This record gives sequence, structure tokens and C-alpha cells, in this order.
Amino acid sequence: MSGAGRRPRATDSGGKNGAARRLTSEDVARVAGVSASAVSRAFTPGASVAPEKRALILQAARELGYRPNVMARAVVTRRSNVVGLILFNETNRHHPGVLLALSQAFSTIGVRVMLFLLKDVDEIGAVIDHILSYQLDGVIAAAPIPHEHLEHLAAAQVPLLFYNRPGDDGLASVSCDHHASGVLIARHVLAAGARRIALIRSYAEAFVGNERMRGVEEELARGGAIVVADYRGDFDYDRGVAAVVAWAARGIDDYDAIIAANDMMAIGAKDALIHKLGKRVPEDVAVAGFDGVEASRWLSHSIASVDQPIEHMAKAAVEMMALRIESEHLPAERRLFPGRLQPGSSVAG
Amino acid sequence: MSGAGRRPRATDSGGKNGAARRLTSEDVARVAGVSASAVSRAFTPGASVAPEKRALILQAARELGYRPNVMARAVVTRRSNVVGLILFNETNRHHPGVLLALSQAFSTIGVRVMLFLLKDVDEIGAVIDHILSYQLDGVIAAAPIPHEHLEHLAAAQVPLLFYNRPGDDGLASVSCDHHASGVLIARHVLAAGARRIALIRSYAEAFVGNERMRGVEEELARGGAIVVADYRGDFDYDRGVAAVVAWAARGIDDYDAIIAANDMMAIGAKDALIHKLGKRVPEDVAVAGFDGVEASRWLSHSIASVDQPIEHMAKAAVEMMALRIESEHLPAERRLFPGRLQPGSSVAG
DNA sequence: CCCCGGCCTGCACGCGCTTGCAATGACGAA
DNA sequence: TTCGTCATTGCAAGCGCGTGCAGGCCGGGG
Repeated sequence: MSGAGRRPRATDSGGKNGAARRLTSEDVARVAGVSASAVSRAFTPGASVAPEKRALILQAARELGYRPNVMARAVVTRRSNVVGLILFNETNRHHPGVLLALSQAFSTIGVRVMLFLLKDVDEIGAVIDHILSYQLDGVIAAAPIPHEHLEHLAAAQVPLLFYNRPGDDGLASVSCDHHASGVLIARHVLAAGARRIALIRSYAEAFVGNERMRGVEEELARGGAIVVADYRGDFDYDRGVAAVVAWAARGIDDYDAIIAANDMMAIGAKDALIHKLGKRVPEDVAVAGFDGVEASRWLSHSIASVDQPIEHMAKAAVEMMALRIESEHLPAERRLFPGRLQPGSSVAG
Repeated sequence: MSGAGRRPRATDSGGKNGAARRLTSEDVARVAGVSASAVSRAFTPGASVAPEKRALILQAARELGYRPNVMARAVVTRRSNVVGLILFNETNRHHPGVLLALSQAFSTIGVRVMLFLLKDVDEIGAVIDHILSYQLDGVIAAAPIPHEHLEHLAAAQVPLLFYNRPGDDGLASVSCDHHASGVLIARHVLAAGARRIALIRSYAEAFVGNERMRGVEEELARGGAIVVADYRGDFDYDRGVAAVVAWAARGIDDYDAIIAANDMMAIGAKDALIHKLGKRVPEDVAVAGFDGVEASRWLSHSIASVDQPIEHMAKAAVEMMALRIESEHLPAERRLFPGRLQPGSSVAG
């Protein structure tokens, strides 16, 4: 398999437009009549170079089509200008805005995003391994990370920032105040007169879903409402449908509102109510969710929800990450953003 | 071993807060009693190392928590195992599966994805610049790339693969056969008895939308149907709504079917028909779209559509890219995948 | 016994770039 | 004029790793 060098190595000097060998700073230096150091400095903001010389070098670079090799630079500066983003695929599917917001926000400070999209929790070990191999400047995790791996990251001094996750051990995080959002939506549902509530939860380990439901239940209790049905979902549309169907199968139909742990399940529940059970929303049953995803605002759905200010959150994430990349040992900061109530016709009022 | 052991952080404990030195192959070499070369070879599959020595080295590496520095490796091997993915944000929003499919498919061959999510076409220049700086092994473009930039990529020998884009000049590409999909959906609509069709197109430069509509119009003509209304959209739900509203405002209401350039607009159109115009779907008007996105299969929408086999496409993209990374000058291959008709209650039949 | 060949292994060099350090020259002050 | 200051600049030493090459070891054949 290994063969003798087959790579079209260095073009013989003098050859026609070779293009096989990659352009180096030395090539530019030769053309501009300076040293490679000067070229390097010309591309380093704030470095000591005579302005006219810098212009000369940049001109030569442009003509040759030269660009500094970021990988090589990363080796010596120990900074790659790339952050890793660990995301569960469902997050992307259920809330595509998150990825865009983060990606865009990072690109404003010239940082690129390397994507680690998880389909399954077990993949996380391999992913962390990769992250440690690439010299990433930092990691944003929108997924829970087992302790052992956290230690690896810490040992390698890779700044870590949780996104919409608990910053357990004094770890930095930026999230929406999901508990408060839960209170918000519960209050909204109560205000519409509902008192017999059905809940569609997320799976048991889902931090976001749990927080939301904690807030919901507290507020419902305060408002004198009771939970008459309960279902464990997983954030998917299908599980929203399944919840309603399952309740119907068990003869449970005395709820006047459904609160789901996210919009996708709320939409599924609403669809099932209407298309499977022939009920009316909100007249017979009110339906509410979380996230304020695009689909929740469609005419056919119009789900009352609590929006996450993802642009603000993304911006905060970028700021915090930039700070942590700059200076090593920062105290764990946790930034919390309030959700905004998004009314919808799925809840009367 | 349960754990706890503190990391043997080479030499400098306690010093100033200077950058902690990263673990290098030399550290491992010292512990394992070999040379750094041996360590390197231990981590290189197929390299010449005695099996037991390799085991010894890997063991030492594991204990220290060492991982080869991929950046440094990339500098010398000129291979980073990272590909760039240029995507319009809308693609992600309208069809989140694409990103997942590609990301997952690449990870199966140990290649990571660096994300370039475009909000606007003008950003592409800066993005290409970045791509050339990072020594990416290849680029997958799900966005049109201006000629000048194509040349830059070619000059730098960066393999390029278009995804759902025309491979103009003999460039490699993998796409769905959008023209055929157009024919397919048109035939389906015709079979349901519709003859007076309204079209919701994409914007004029959108290759995918244009191809689809070309197929649609050809088949409609063959089937003796006529296009009675026309609207230029942009793939967004809102534009689907806007199309129907605009027609109504102009007094156009004699169409018996709407074909939209993608599902999002089809859903918007259907919602507008029902919630704004009080019409019935499919009794009064049939509605069809493209992509087979999740939402198109929801109970409340059930849009007749043509699905893209994105998993197969992603797999093909990965294969082709791997090939092109391996060998320099390959003939431009264009792989085309047929779409699959996805029936839905939005079209009778 | 020697020699040959195959398998490992370390040395040293290089990938493309950054940066401390010393050298250069210009220029104003003494 | 002489000297010190300061902005530039080039040199060379790396950053962490891969790899050609030569040398060492071992075993079998002559």
C-alpha cells in the first residue's frame, strides 16, 4: 500500500506554472525582496513592519495568490482559531437556528467552527478524542459530557462552554432560563382558564426538558391546577402524537391543556388532537410548547410558546469563549437569558 | 485503573502561569524508552514497528493522556482530514437532514467537517479565502461559487465537489435529479385530475428550483395542463403564504393545483389556502412540493412531495471526495440520484 | 565461520510558520 | 561631529510531527 513518493513534489525550479508545490512565505519574500520573517509580520496585525513594505508584501502575495498556512501557524502559536461545536442532531433538527446563530457569531470574530454532530450519546468519547487531537481553541457543548471526558478536556486546557446545559462543577455556561420559561408558559395556560393539565415531557436525562417541566409544575401547583396525564417523549413530533394517542387509548380525555417540553411535540400533540381525536384547539384543549421555532408560528399551528433569544445567547457564547481562550483560568461564569412568551392561537386569550 | 493520578506535567510545575507545555511525542518516547520516531510510527497504521513495542508505546500514551497533534501532522503530511462544507443557511433550515447526513457520512471515514454557513452570497469570497488558508483536504459546496473563486481553489489543488449544484465546467457533483423529480410530481398532480396549475418558483438563480420547475412545466405541457399563475418565491414558508395571498389579491382563483419549488413553500401555500382563503385541500386545490422534509409528513400537512435520498447522496459525496483527495486529477464525475415520490393527502388520489 | 537479507530503530532533516534577539540605519540631541 | 534612541529587519531556533536513510540485530544458507 505504501508506495514510494508519488506525490508531485516540488516542481523543478524554472518549470512552467507548476502549482504543485504550495506557495510559502519564502516565495512571497523572494518576489517582494524581503525575508520570510517580513512576510510573516506583514500578515500579523500589529507586528513591526514599515507600512510601505507591508503594502509591497501584501501586493506580491496577492499577485501570487499566497495565503499563510493556518495549520503551520497553529503549530507554533498554539492557536487554531477553530472551536469545536458538539451538538446533538436533534438540537439541529428541532431548532436549526442554534447552529446558524453560533456559526455566524463566531465568524464575526474570525473563528471557524468544526462540527461534531452526534446521533448517539456513545459517540461522545470518540468525539472528545478527536477534539483533543485537533488543537481546537475551545469547545462549545450543547450536549452533556461525561465526567471522565471533562477531565481530559481540562487536562488539555481546552476551554469548555456549555450551551443550554448545566454548568455543574463550576463550569462556564450560557443558557436560557428554562425554569423561568416553564413558569411563564404555565402562567399563560392558567390565565386561559385551564386547570386540568397533561404534560409531555422529554426523556429523563434531558436537562432542558426537565428544567422546563420543573417550572411548569411549580407554577401549576401555585395556580391550583392539577396534572392529569403525563407522557415521556423525546422532543420529536412523533412523540407528541404518540402521547395524545396513548392517553386516548387509556381513556384519559379530561385534560383541558397540554404543555409539551418543546414545540415539536406540542405540534405533534395538537395535530393528533385535531386529526386523530377530532378535538378543537384551543376550544377543547389548549396546547403550549417551548422554543418558538419557525413552525410554531405557521398559520396551521400557531403554538403558544416561549422563545429562546438565541442570537443574544450565541453572541454571549462567543464573547465568553473569546475571553476564555485569551486568559487561562477564569472563574466559571454562568449567563442566563430569559425566554420571551410567544402567544399563539393554540391557547385562548 | 481507577484513577486519580495526577498528570506528570513535565518539568515546569509551579513556574509562572506561562503556557503549560503540551504533551509531545517525545514525552511519550521518554516514558516508553524509545525514540519519538517510534511513537510517531506507533500511531501510524501500517508503519514499521514491532507489535509489542507499539503496544508499549500506546500504553504509555494512554497513561499520559497523549494524542498526536493533528495540526502538526497536517503540516508535514499536507493532509488535514478536514473538509469544508459550504452551505446556505436556508438549506439547513429547509432541509436539516443534509447537514447531518454529510457530517455523519464523513465521520465514518474519520474526516471532520468545518462548517461555512452562509447567510448571504457575498460572504462567499471571504469564506473561500478562509478555506484556502486552512489546509482543507477538500470542499463540498452546496452553494454556487463564482468562477474567480473556483480558479483559486483549482490553483490550490483543493478538490471540489458540488452538492445539488450543477457541475458546470466538468466539475464533480452529486445531486438529486431535480428535473426528473419535477416530471414525477407533475405527473402525480395530473393524475389527480388537475389541469389549471399555479406555480411557486424559487428565486431566479436557484439551480435546484429551476430544474424542478423545468421538469414540472415540461410534463404539464405534455399532459395538456396550463399554468394559470406564477410567483417568484425563495424557498421560505412565508413566500408560500405570500404567493396565495398575492394571487387572491389579483383575483386569480381558478387554479386547481399548486406546485411549489420546495415543501416549505408548499406548506405555506396550503396554510394560506385553508386559513386565509377558506379553501379545502385537496378538494378545491391540490398542493405539492419537493424534498420530503419531516414537516411535510406531519398529519396537519401531509404534502405530496418528491423525497431526496439524502443518505445515499451523502454516502456518494463522501466516496467521491475520498477518491479525489487520494488522487489528484480525476475526470469530473457527476452522480445523479432519482427522487422518490412521496404521496400525501394534499393531492387527491 | 561468514555473508546476505529482512526487520526494526534512531538520527536528522524538513513541513511552513512565528518570534526573540541582535544588527542595521536614520535621526535628533548634545 | 558624536552618541543614543528607536523603528525595522534578518537570522536562526524552534513548534510537534513524519520519514528517508543508514545502521543494528537476528537467522538461515553456503
